Order: sequence, then C-alpha cells, then structure tokens
Amino acid sequence: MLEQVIAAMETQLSNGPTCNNTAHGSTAINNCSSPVDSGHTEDSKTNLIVNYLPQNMTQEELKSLFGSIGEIESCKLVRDKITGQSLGYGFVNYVDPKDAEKAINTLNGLRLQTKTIKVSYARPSSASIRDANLYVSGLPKTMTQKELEQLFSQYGRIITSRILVDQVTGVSRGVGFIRFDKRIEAEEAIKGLNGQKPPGATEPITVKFANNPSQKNNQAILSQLYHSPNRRYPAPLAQQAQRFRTKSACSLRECIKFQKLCFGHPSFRLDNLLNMAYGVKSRFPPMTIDGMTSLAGINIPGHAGTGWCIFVYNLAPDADESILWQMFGPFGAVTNVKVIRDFNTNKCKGFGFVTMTNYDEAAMAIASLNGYRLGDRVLQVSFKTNKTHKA
DNA sequence: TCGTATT
Repeated sequence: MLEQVIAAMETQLSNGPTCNNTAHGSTAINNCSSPVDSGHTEDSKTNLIVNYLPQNMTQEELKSLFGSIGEIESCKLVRDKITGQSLGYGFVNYVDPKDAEKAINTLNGLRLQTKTIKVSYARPSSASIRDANLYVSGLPKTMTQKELEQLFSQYGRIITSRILVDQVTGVSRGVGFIRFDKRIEAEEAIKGLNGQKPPGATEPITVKFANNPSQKNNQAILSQLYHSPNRRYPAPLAQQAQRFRTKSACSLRECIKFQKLCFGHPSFRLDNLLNMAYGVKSRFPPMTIDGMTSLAGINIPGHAGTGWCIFVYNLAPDADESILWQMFGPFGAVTNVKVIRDFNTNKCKGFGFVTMTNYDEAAMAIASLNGYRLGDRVLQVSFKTNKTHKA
C-alpha cells in the first residue's frame, strides 16, 4: 500500500521540469559514465552495481532489463529494511564476465523515466567503504564539479561527486556531495578541508558526513509534493527548443512535455524533437518486408495480467532489446522487452514486444512512438492484438 | 539550502 502511494507520488514528481543530474548535460554524463575501475585482480568481473534506478522499479524489472544482455547469476534490488522502499540501486551478477562488460557498455547512461542509470563494477563489499559520503556547503557558486573533485582528490579516490543546482536557473546552490572510496579518506578530507577556504574563495566551506538516506521520512516527501509549486513558469518556446538542439535535454518524457506546450507548431513536431534530443543511435540497413503486413484490423488492447503488451513493428534485422528499453523506458515502468528473431539467422524478424505496467504510460508511449523514425525506418507501435498471435 | 553507491 505504502509502495503504491510512493509510486504515485513518484509519477507526480516525475512530471516536473527536470531530470536527475541532467541540469548540466556533460556533468551528468561524467557522473554516470565512469564505471569504477577497480584495478585489483581479486575484484569481481561479473558483479555490477546499478545506481540511479527509478523509485518504482522492481527487482523483477531490473532482472528483466539486465537479463536482456546475458544470463544472470543473481540480481538484487536494495530496499529500505523498514519501509521496503527501493533505495534506488541494486546489484546484478552475471555468469559470464563478458556479459557484465557488455551491460556496462550498453546500459550505463540509459534513461529510465526521470533517471539516468549508472552501471559499473561493484567494489568488494566491505565495512571500509561504507559511510564515505560527504556533504559540502558554502562552496563558491562558480565552482565546477571538476574543481570540487580536484579539491578533494588529494584525500583519496572519489567515487562520485555532485553539485546541487537551482532547478530553474541551473546555477550552483553552493552545496554538493563527495563520495570517497574509503570512509577513512572521507574522515581525512573533513579534517583537511572543513572550515577552509578553497583557492580563490572568500568564504570557508563546511565539510561533514552526509545524512544517512534511511533517515528520510515520507512526510517530507508528501509535504514536498503538496506544497511545492510543481509548475515552473514556462520559458519561451524557442528558448526551450534550444535545449533540445544542444542535446542537453534528457528524456523522451521531457520532449513530450515540451511538445504539449508547442502543440500545433510545425517546427516542434514530436518526431523532430525526438530525433533531435533523444539521439537514438542507429542507422539500420534497409530490409525487405515479408509478411506481417496485415496488421490493420481489430485493435483491442491486450492486457495480459502482467501488464500492457505493445507491438512494435518495422525494427531492423540487427535491432536488439536495448533499443526497446531505450525507446520505451522513459515513458514509465517497463517490465519486459522482446525482439523476435529468426531461429536460424538470429536476426530480428522486424518486430518485437514491450510490456508496460501502467495503461496511461503505455498509451503515451504508443501515441508518441507510433510513426517514430528510427534510423531510416518508420515504426508502427500499437497495443498488441490477437492478430499477431501465430500458431 | 542534503541526494539516495555496497547486498
């Protein structure tokens, strides 16, 4: 029950104007695209940690996503022991190290709803790496993430860094986080930097251990949801459009939200925005269409109990599951994707299926992606009908 | 002016 409430709140919050760690495109990428390179031979080459997962993503969805790469030995979504809420990260252990490497290469940076997930090798579990996260305040507003890292890197290996920014203006709020590899490194950084002035700064900074995430209470979220003005005053359309042209936009959902604002304006057609901002990287070779042409017909959406099954047609022969995750993931909870392949050639037969949990998200995905140009192909996307069943 | 990274 609580989880449903939280999920509903997340849905609401996800309609906000910005995505996590995407206020600065390049900064966010840096933060998410540098898998931890252990450099120790005893480190696992099969076990991955996955960070920045959507709040409502389940362990089953995590397994489904990463299982599309290769056989999984084990998979765990970490949840709060008391509330059961997802803590937004999990572990995936593959059978084959090559699949782990492939998962990093293909899934790191994947956008799911409002999140950009990070996929990297898990460090060996140890007490020494826990509670190594620092909260830093009083930073000069001009300080960049890189400069912040330079300041702290003298005390140890930095796992993540972040500077919080104003959601509207994008300007630094003067506070940030530094996560070290070891807690002892974080302790030394506090000793060395708390109360000190960074080079060129006029005010000293405060460095302390960050709050423990488990201390968060749901009341704070509820208060945030109901009292904060979730609506930002919309910037002029051209100004917003610039965000998409400069690739700083982060998700299909953002494109869709923006497209609603621009409805009817020919320069801001959704397919154009998607191709501009989403950058689905594929130039699939042409393919002869054989069969599957009689799709027009009964159009009764198929609800299979486990979710809403969506039919995707006109995929290229080399299409794989990851492209379906990339396209549909931003719209909401995706529980499963499947590319239908020829048994002998292992090439995609031109279609696949996507299962989504929520009707409205599935409907939005269909409305947005039907007719979407993927490479040189125009996709047909609809709810799966009985017609697609073949005995 | 505190987001959610070690099972």
